[in-house]
This record gives sequence, structure tokens and C-alpha cells, in this order.
Amino acid sequence: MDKLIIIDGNSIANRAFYALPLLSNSSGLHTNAVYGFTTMLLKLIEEEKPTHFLVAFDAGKITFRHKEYGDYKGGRAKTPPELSEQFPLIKELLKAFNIQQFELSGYEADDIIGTLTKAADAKGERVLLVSGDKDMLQLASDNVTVAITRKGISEVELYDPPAIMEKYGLTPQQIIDLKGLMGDTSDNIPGIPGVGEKTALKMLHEFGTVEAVLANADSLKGKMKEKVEEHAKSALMSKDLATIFREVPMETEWSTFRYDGFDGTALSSMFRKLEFKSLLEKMDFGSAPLTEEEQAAIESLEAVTVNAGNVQQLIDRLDNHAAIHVEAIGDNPHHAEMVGVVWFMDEDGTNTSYYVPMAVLASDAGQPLRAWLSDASKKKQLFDVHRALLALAWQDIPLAGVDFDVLLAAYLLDPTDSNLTLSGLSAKYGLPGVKADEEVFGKGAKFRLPEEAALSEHLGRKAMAMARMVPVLRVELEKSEMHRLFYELELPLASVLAEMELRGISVDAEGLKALGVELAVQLDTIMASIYKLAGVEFNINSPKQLGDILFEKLGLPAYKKTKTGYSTDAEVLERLAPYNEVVGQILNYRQLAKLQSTYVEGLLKEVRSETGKVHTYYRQTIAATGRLSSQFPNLQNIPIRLEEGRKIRKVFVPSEPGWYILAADYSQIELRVLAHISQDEKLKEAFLQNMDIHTKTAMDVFGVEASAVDSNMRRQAKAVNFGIVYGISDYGLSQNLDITRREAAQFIEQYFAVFQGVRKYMDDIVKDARANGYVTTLLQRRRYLPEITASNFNIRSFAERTAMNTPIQGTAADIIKLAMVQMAERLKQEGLRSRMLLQVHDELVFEVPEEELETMKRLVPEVMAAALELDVPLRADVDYGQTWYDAK
DNA sequence: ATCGTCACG
DNA sequence: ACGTACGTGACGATC
Repeated sequence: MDKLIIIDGNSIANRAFYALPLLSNSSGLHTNAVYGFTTMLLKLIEEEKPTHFLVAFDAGKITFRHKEYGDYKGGRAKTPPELSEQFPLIKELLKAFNIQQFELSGYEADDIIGTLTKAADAKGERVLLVSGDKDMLQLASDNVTVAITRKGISEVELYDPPAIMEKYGLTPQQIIDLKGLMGDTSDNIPGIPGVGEKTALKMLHEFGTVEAVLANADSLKGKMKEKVEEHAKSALMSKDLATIFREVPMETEWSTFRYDGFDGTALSSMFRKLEFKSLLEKMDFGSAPLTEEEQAAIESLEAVTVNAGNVQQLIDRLDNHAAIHVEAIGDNPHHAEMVGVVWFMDEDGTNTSYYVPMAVLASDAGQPLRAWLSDASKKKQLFDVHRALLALAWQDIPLAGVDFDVLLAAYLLDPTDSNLTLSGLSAKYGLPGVKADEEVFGKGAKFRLPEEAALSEHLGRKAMAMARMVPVLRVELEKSEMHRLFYELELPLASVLAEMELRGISVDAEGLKALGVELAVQLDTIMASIYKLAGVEFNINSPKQLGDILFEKLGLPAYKKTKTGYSTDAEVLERLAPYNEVVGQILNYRQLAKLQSTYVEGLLKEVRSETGKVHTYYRQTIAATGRLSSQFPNLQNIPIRLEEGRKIRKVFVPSEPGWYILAADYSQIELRVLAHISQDEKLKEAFLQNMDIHTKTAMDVFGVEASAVDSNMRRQAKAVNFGIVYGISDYGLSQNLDITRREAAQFIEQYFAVFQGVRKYMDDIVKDARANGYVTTLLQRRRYLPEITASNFNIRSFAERTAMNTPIQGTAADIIKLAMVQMAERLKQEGLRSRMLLQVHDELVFEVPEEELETMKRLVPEVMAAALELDVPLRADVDYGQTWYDAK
């Protein structure tokens, strides 16, 4: 039996747009609505197996309804541009799907659909109508089932006449009467004011139609009677407006909508264009050939695999210059599995790549190649030098002479790009033909290296793409004035980081284990006590089970909810603590369990048994602000705020007997940066006089002398200063200080009244961001903020706070990176044995031999303070001790 | 894979 | 009216 699926195109596109985050592909095209639309089409095709298919769209600006009723749809917000730009893509997508689309000027999609379902009814054909709009229920019949999306677009609810009867007690026809009575604000259909769904349903259950309700208005009571009588005309007009027009003059010939399946080539090409990687994989187009156009755009390449027999061919071609790619498998470069190295020489235009498997590179035959890699006079361009340095170092192959990094350059050009891969960047810069690693290797459990020829081809394509991108990226860096940031800071930093990470930091594993035993004992005791107080054993680590116990069994008040249930975070538990003793125990348990799982067990897993060291991996191309991040293990979030956790720092020790751990941290670097870029006189003055900034802020905001600032005032001032750096909002500050929004707003107003330069900076930076589309740091690091013009208040506000925060946080990141490069330089220059080990955003950690202590105590803060000259002084405080804990 | 929670600056 | 403080990573639970 035939089955026609009709999609209400505008409605589904809207639903998809608001249900999904604002995705965009590498060329900046928004694709979330297209993506949602696509997944819906795929699901319908698979599950419903339609024989006929069409999508109806609204067309033309003025429909006959506007002529009858000027205000029709007057209340509806304009379609945001982020959505309108996706309609052409959806239409292109439908072509690739081979699905008919219908639009008729002067009519809405509803009318087209109404006319078609009427025709289907007449012929007795089955129809599934998909929409996000409940109005469509009026079209349901024995033949027509209506599917209404719910919760985004992934799920639909099916309505046939019995289902509508069950849910509303109405026939499909009466859905029109329902809307006539209650109206619809989104379409600006008035209905009867004061009548909502409940009242409207009651009336219809009693009288049946709008007309009958009006005729029987007398039998209604009091106010309702008045309202119905007064708005009788409006009700009738509303019913009329809500009635879908089913007589559109159009072709309703069934065979026009025949659906014979999609064209794999066109669809896979479309998915590639949209960069729907997950769909491409899931669909397994596999051998779906590229379109001629795509094929023509791909350069030819001869991918040579090097072995002992032909290695001389590569050695003969080695020159002073090449793009190379180091392929190593695994997230952690400290124990990545080396696949091999690929060379691509650009000069002679032969388009030949040379893939050298690791075994060949490590063999005697590979010796000249290893020598070339280690020769600083041989200039090479890479993708992710930092990772390559580490992976090669663990194979005892030094790498030198790197003069460009495609990854690092692309990161600087857009630090928020979420697809910084050779495949993604190739697509972004118009070089098709580089497959995604996932596509070639598979992922997760399915990961395996392909056969040699395919591997050689894939790696060769990566190297060639790099070679092509290098000159383009060099120009782009120049154009956006980030070439100095790149060549003088980020590229040298990559080597400094690699050196620190390879050195590693020693961990007292025995001490850590002892701490673990202590924690285990305490956790056991607390657990038993919690079970006793709760009267039942449960998994305390499960927020779901914990929520059930606290809010159902013990009946405590629930302050806030999460998407999936009750919130049980520390903020909630602290409020609940007075009600029941168990809550405090749970907080205590959480704190210790975190220490045990993350900092004892987690850290122990990362300690290398041969050396007793951990080797973190700083990621240089992740954070949108230019900060580093740290992984495997994360050494940037070792506890310090609470004493119990702070003890973890005792296990970080020097790697040589008699040495010390020395740590230096910037004092108030972000507020000093703010003073400099805002040129606020008061703020500058505070730092020029080296005052306690939070006390100073309290004095100015509360208008009192230093002696009158109590600890509570200082605490509040401190929160305001944090808020300022984060891009302040009254709501955020009120949450933080647990005060009302009005009070928070007053604080902020008082702050700005004093620090007028800061206010001006905040205003100007948002204006700048809107005008340029991006903000920059002092060293010209850039962050694009496309959402600064969003129509959605929340999205736009977020972008505005980001515009305020990024130059501050980013400039602080610039400064400490400068200090690191300069510090590495000085250690070398002055022949010091001290070593830089860690960076924690505003802090540098070293291990220092005793005889260098005095030198380092002086040198480190000096270099840090002088890293960049601002209009206020920078200051770094230093301390040292036997462990990181003691260097406080 | 995603969520809730919590560690840091 | 709208409802989030900025930037990260790791863990256990759950689907």
C-alpha cells in the first residue's frame, strides 16, 4: 500500500533551529536547522518507508489571510538571519534526497497541505503529516495521521482521530473551534480574551462548536458570559483564520509525489559540503563516488611508501625544505604509537609524497632521515609541532628546524574552530580530498590501520594539504597582524612546553598511596554513617539515587532541578544542611571521594613506574582565550582552596635529592591588565601605589576609609572585581554573593560610578566586537564573536560578556606565555640547572638545586614582571620548599 | 556519548 | 521577560 509523507517545511525547520545549538561548518555557514531536518528525513525514510514524499513551504509575503485580517501573524518575531540563510540549503538538500517540494505564492504551507490531504482523503490514500504545529491536527482523518514533534525534533507524537479524541475529547474539525475560542498569540489570532485551553475545551465538550457556544452564551455564568458575548465576533473571525484553506488551485496528481529513494552520490556530496561527518559515516556511503566536480577539484598525488629498497629515492630528494607529517596514534602523545613520518617536497611540482613507516625510520636505512629531522638547518613545516616533538622524543628522535605549524596558525586565526584537523582545515581553505582520520582509521573499538597503500595515500594527502596551506596561512597571519604572535611567541613556546613535559614532575607515589589509605578509612566511616542516617544503603555517587533519598524519602525541599531530575550540587546541599545531619556528611563524603578518585587514584595511574614522574600534556590550541590547558593528568587543577585537598600538593617533589620546588605567581594579573587596557585612572593609581586591590575597591565602592573596611566588605568587593573580569551581570553577582539582583545591580552601579574608565572600556569593547566581529588581546590574539549580533537575548548577552572577558584573560595568557619563553631562554643563557616544570595560568613552578635558590628567587619574579611592559607594574610573588605544598 | 558534579585560575 | 557569572579537565553514573 502506498504511503505519502508530507512535511510542513517551515515548521520543521523552525523546530530544528531552536532545538539544536547553533552549529556552523568550517566556512561559517550555519547548519543546525539543516542538520535537524536531515536527521528527521533519514528517520522517516527508514522507519516509515514512504512510497510518496513531499515537503511544503510557505511562499510569498502576503497571503490571503493578511488581506482579510491585517494583524495576522503580527505578533510573530522575525525569522532570525541564522535561520533564513539555511532555507536555500534545505531546498538543495531536498533535491539530493529526490524529494518533491511545493510552494505557491500567496499561500502558506498549511493550505497546500490542507489541499493535498483533502485529495488523499478523496482517493483513500494513506498520509503521514509531519509538523511542529498542533493546528495541523484539524487535518487528521481515517487516512491522514498527524505527527507532531515534541521535545525538539527527535521524537514525534502520532495523532489519528481516536488519539485526538482521547487527548482532547474533540474531533479534528473541533480543533479549529478550539483555536477560535482560545486564539493563538504566536499567530496573533485573538480568540476570546481570558479563555485558555482549559475553558475552551470545557465549552466545546458541552456545546460542540464556536457557533453553538455563542448561541448558548446565556447559559454561561457571570464574567465568562460577558466575555463571550463581547468577543463573539472575534471568536468567529478567529475560527475563520484558524481554518486551513483546502482549495488551493494546484496539481494534486498522486504520481507527482512518487518517492524512489535518494541519490547516494548527490547526498554524500551534499553531506560533505555541509560537513555532516557523523552522518557520512553512519550512512556508510562507502563507495559512493565523488561527483565529477569534486573529483576535478582534487589534485593528483603519487603516494610512495618507503622501504629499505627505495629509501635512497627519498634521501636523494631531501632538500633544505619540506612539509612533513608525523603520524602518531592516541590522544596522549607521551605514549602515542608511532605510525611513521611523511615527506612532501613542494619545489619540483611532481606531487609525490613519501611515507616512511616507523620501522623503516628507526632502522639503519632510516638514519639519514633521522639526521635530516634533527638538523636545524633543514626547514620543515608541520601540523602540530608540539605533539610531534613529544612523539618523536619518546622514540629518541630529536626534531629541529621547524619554521611553521599549520595547526598553531589555524588556531590563532580562529581559536574557536572546533575542527582543527588537517581534513577540516583543508576543506576550510578550499583543498578537497583529505579524508577525516575517523573515516580512514575508524574510531573507538573499531580503530585499525588500513592497508598500506590506503594509509600511504591518506598520509600523503595530509602532507600535501599542509604544503599548500602554509603560504596561505602565512599571509593570513600577516593580514590579521598575528605574525609576531605566531613566530615570536606561540611557535617557540611549543618547544618550551615539550621540554617541560618531557622533563615531567616527580610524584611521591608512596606518599600518595598512604593518603589514599587514609581517605579510604574516612570514606568507609562516613559511608556507614550516611547509610544509617538515611536508613538505607544506596550509591552516594549517583545524583539520581541521592536525589531520591533526599527529596522523596527524607522529604527535603528541592531548590533547583537539572534537566534530568533534582540537583544535588554543593550549593543545594549547603542550604539543606540545617535540615538533616546526613546532608553535611554527604558534602564531606563528596569532598573526600573527589580527592580519592581524581587526585589519588587518577594521579597514581599517570605516574610512570620507571621514573616516578608524571608527564602532563599542555594543549596549546584548545582554549578560546589563548590559555593553555593540561591533560593526562591535568596539573592545573590540583586542590589548594581546602586544606584536606591541599595536602595532595605534598606529593609533588623535586626529582633530585637536595633540590627544591619553587613557585612564583602573578599578583592580580587580570585586574592589572584591565587597568592597562581600560586606562582607568583609579584602577591604575591603585596598582601604582601597590595597594590591596579588593580593599581599595571596597573603600571606593562603600565610600569609606581603609580602616573601616571589614572582612565582609572586602569579600563583596572581591566578588565585584571577579565579576568585572568575567563580564559582569547583576544576576551573576547576586548568585555569587547570595544577595538580591537589585542589590547586585546597585553594587555594580557604584563600582562604575568610581571606575568610570572601566565602564567606558566595557561599553567600547562590546561596540568594537559588534563593529569588527572580533576582539583582540594586547598581542593581537583574536577571538571572533559572531553571536554578538544574535537576536536571542541570552546568546547575545553571552557574547557580550565574552567580549569583555577575552581581552583580559587572553592578555594575561599572552603575558605568562612571554614569561615562559623568556624564562627558558634565561635558564639556558645563564647556564642554570634549574628547570621549569609547570604552568598554572598565573603561576610557574620550577625545581631548583640549592645553590641556585637565591638566583632563582630573584630571577623568576624579575623575568615574569618584565615579560611585557604595561602602564601599571606587574608583580610576581615567589616561594619555595621541599614540595609544591610548601612553595606557597 | 552525555550528564552532573567538582577541582583549578 | 529573558536567566549565566569567564576559561578549562576528570570522574562516576547512566543511557
